[in-house]
Amino acid sequence: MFVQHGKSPVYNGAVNVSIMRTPMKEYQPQTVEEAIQRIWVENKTFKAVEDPQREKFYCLSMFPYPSGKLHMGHVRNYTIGDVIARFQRMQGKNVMQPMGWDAFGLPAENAAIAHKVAPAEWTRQNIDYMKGQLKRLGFAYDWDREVATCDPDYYKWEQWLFIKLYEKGLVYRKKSVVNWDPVDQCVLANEQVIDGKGWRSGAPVERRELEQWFVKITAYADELLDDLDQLDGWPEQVKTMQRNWIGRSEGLEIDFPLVEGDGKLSVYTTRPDTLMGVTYLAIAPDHPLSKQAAQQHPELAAFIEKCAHIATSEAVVETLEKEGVDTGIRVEHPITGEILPVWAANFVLMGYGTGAVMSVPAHDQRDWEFAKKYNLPVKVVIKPVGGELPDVREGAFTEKGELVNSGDFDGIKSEEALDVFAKVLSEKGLGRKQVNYRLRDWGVSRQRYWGCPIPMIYCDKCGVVPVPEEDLPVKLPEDVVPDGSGSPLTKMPEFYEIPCPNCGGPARRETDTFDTFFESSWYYARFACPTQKEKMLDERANYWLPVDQYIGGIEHAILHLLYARFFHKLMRDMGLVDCDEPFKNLLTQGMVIAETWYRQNEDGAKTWYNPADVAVQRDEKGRIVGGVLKSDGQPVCFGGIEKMSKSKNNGVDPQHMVEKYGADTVRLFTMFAAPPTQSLEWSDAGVEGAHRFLKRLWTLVQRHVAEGSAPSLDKAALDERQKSVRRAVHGMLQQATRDMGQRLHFNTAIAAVQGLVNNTLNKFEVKTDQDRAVLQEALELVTLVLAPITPHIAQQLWQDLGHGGLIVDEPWPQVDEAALVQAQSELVVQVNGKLRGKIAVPVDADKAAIIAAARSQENVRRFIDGKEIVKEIVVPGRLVNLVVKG
RNA sequence: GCCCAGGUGGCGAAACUGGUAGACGCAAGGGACUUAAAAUCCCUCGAACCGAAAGGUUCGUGCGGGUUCGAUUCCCGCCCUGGGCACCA
Repeated sequence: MFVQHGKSPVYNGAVNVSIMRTPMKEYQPQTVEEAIQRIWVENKTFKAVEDPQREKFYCLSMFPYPSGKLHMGHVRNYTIGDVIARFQRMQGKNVMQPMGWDAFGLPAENAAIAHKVAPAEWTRQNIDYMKGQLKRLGFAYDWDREVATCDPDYYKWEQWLFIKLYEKGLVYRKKSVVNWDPVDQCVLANEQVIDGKGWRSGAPVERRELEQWFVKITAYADELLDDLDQLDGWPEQVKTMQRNWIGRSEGLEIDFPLVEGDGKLSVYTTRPDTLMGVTYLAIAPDHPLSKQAAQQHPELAAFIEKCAHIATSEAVVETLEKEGVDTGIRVEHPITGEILPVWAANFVLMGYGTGAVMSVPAHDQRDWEFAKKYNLPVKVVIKPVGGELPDVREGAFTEKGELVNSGDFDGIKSEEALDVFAKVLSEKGLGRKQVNYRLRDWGVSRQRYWGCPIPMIYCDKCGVVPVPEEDLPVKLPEDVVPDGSGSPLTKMPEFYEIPCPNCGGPARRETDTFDTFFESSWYYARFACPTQKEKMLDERANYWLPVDQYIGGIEHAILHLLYARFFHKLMRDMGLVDCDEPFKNLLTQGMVIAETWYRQNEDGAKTWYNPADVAVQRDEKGRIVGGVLKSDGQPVCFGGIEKMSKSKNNGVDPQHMVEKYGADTVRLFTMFAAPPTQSLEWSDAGVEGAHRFLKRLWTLVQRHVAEGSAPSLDKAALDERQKSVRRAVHGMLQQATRDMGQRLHFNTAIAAVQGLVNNTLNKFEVKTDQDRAVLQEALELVTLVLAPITPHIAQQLWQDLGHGGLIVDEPWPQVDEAALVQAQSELVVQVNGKLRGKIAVPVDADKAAIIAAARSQENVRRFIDGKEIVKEIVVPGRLVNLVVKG
C-alpha cells in the first residue's frame, strides 16, 4: 500500500548485502526504500539484545495516542529519535529503540459516539494503520518490544502496583470536584467545557463532588524537587517549570479564632511579615463555614450557587472577575484581637490548602483589587528598609522590607518575621511553621469507560477491598459502544456485581478507570521486558534503564514527565528498578506549524481551507499577498501560521509526502528546517528543496562510480587543490559530528553537508586518479554522515560506493586533523569596533606582525591616519580591533 | 491571572564561550539548455546612499535604556507571539 513493489536492485537473499553495483541512473526513492527496508527486516537489524559487555543506549520517543493516522508532529518526534538512535549505534553503542501505543483515552469514546464503533476495535484498527506508516518511514524500532496499553497483559501490572501502593498507604479516597454536564449526565474533561458549557449539550456545567482515588505524590514532593538537580541532561526550562509546579514554600499556618463559637479558621501564608496588615479573610464559596452562613444569608446563597457553575480548570478560575460576598462571619486577629470580616470569594478554591486565605490588601495585588472593589480597609505594614512608607493608592507594595505600624514588631525585617511570628503564635497555640507545596495529590479516578479499571471492590460489610492478586487483571469488557451518557460500566451489572473477596457477600466493583497518565508513566520500563508474564519488570529493566535519551513535545514538560518520575520512584521503592530517575537526557521538540487559510461566512464564522488546496499569490519580493482556492479560483484570506490542527484544517498529511517524495526526503526536510527544540514551519517548497538535494547527491555518486572503482588515497602526494577539498570535507565532518552528537542540531549538520556537496564536490573537476580518490573519500564521509538522517539512500549509496554490509553498523568516521591544518588565517580588522578590512597572516604570526599588517591596510589607514591609537586588541584567529581617539 | 519559552532579510533559519550578522535552504528576479514545457545548470538577492567599475559609507537582529574596545549574545524596563495550568494527549 505504501510502496511500489519493484525488483530489489541490491538484495541478493544472503544474510549480508551484495557488493553488486546498481545500473540505476535515476533516484527512485520508492524502489530504494522498499528494498532497503526489506534488508533490515530480513536481517532483524534493529532487534535489541541485552549484552552486559557492551555500553547500552536506550533511545525513546514518546509513544503516540493511536488517533487514526500519523501527523507531522509524530513524524518529527520519531525522526529525531531515530537519527539519535542510529547515530549512537554508529558510535558503537548497543541501542534499543522501542515503539508502542498509548491506547486508552477520550478520543476513542468520542469516535464511538460519532460512528457507533467500539473503542477497542477503533483503537486496534488505528494501531494497525499507524504501524504501517511508521514502518514506511524506516524507523529503526525493535518491533518485538511493541506494547499497547489497552492490552490486559500490560495494564494488569499497574493494577497490581496500585494495590501494592494501597497496602503501603500511598493511595487514599477523598471527595473532589468535577465538571458535571446536567443534560448528558456525565463528567466533562476540561477541554469539553467551552465557555462554561458542555460541548455537546450546551448546558452550563455544574461543579459536583465525587469520591475519588488519589495517589500521594506529595509524599515524594521533596525528592521530586531535589532530584531535578541530578538531571544534567534536561533542559533548564523544564526543570524550572517542574520546580515551580511543585512549588515548595516555607511559611506559617495561622489560626484565626471565630468570634462566635469556639471554632477557628486556619490559613497558610508565605508572607507572615504582613500578618499585622490583614484586614479581612477570604474563604472558598463552598467552604463549610460559607455554606453554613448561607442558610441565613440569601445574597451569599445566591453567590454560592453562581460559583457552583464555574468550570474547575485553574486557567478559568484565575481569569475570572474577582467577586465576593461578606459572609457575616467574624474572626479575631490572633495577635491584636481585632475583629476581621470573612468574605466568600470566587478565587479561593476549596481543594487548595485549607480553602481559606488571609488578605493583606496593602501588600498583595489581588487582595488590593478586591479591597478597592468592596471598600475594605488597607493597612500598610511593610516599608523598604530604612525608607519611606510606600504609597499604596495606585497598587499594592509587594516587595519585602521591614515592618511598620506593627506595634511591638516594628523594625523587624521581612526575612525575620517567620521566626518571630512562629514563636509568638505557637506560644498562643494559634500558629506554627509549615512547609507547603503547590503540588497536589494525583487524582487518578476517571468516570470513563475506555481506560484501565481501578482494581477495587466495595463491600457493605468489609468496606474497601482490593481485588486479590490472583484475580488480576480486572479486564475491561471490550464489546461496548459508549453513547455519551456516562460510563457504560456503571450500567453493566455483569461487570460490577461481584462477591466480596473477603466475606463472599454481595459487593460492587469500582467502575471508574485510571487517568491515562497512569499507563504512560511506566511504559518506558516495560519496554525492557514487554512479554514478562510473571512480574511487572525483571532484571532486564536494570540493564536498559534509565532511558538515555527521551524525546517528546514540550507540552509534556510538567504533567507526564512529573508523573513518570514519580512512578519511577514508586517502582524503585518496590524493588523493581535500581536507579532514581527514569530519563537521563531529555529533548523537548517544538510544534509543527503551517499556514492557515480561511473565508469569512455570512454568520461571522470562518471556514478553514487546507494549504494544499490554496494557490498562494506573492508580490515581486515574494511576500504573501493573498491566495485563491484551487477548486473555484476565488480568494481566501491568510490566517497566519499556526500549530497544525484539525480545527484550523492546516494539517499536512505525512502519507502524501512519503508517497510523493519518499521517506528520506520527508526525514531530511523535517531535520533541516529548524533545530529540534524550535517550532517547525512546514513548507512544501522546502520539501522539494530537500528532494532536489538528494537527487543531486545521487547523481554525483552515480557519475563517480560509473568511472569504475577509485584508487586508494595517498595523503602524502596531494596538491593544493586536493588538500583544499579534503579540508572542506573534514571540516564538514567535524561540524556534523559536533552538531549531531553534542548539540543535537541536525539542521546545521545537514547545512554543512549541503554546503560541501553543492559548493565543493559538485565543482571539483576530477582529472587524476588522486582526484578520484579524494572524491571517493568525500562521498563515503557524506554518506556516513547522512546515514542516520536518510538511512535508505545512504545504504544504497554505500553499496554503490563499493561496500558490503550495513552502513548502520559502520563506525562513525574520524576527523583527519592533519587535513584541517591551514598555513594562513584570515583576520577581520576593526577600527572602533567597525569592520574596515581583512588581512591574511601566517597562522603563527605574533601580535606585532598582525597589528602591523592591519595598520598597513589601505581602508584601515583612512580611519586611523592622524588619530591616536589608544588600544590594540587581537583575538587570535578572529580579529584585530584598533581603538582610536580624535 | 500565574509559570516557562521565543521574536534576526520576502520566508525557514545560521552565528559554537561577548568578536566578520544573515552560513544552508526556500521564494523571487535574470540567464543557459529545449521546438516547447518540465527537469537540470549558472548568476543576483537585508535597506538606503556614493561610485563607470573595483569598491566604499550609513543604518539594520521586537521596542526603549545600560555595561563593553566590541552586544543577536550580558543587565534593566516594556511590547507581541507560543506552550503549560492538574479530566486532551
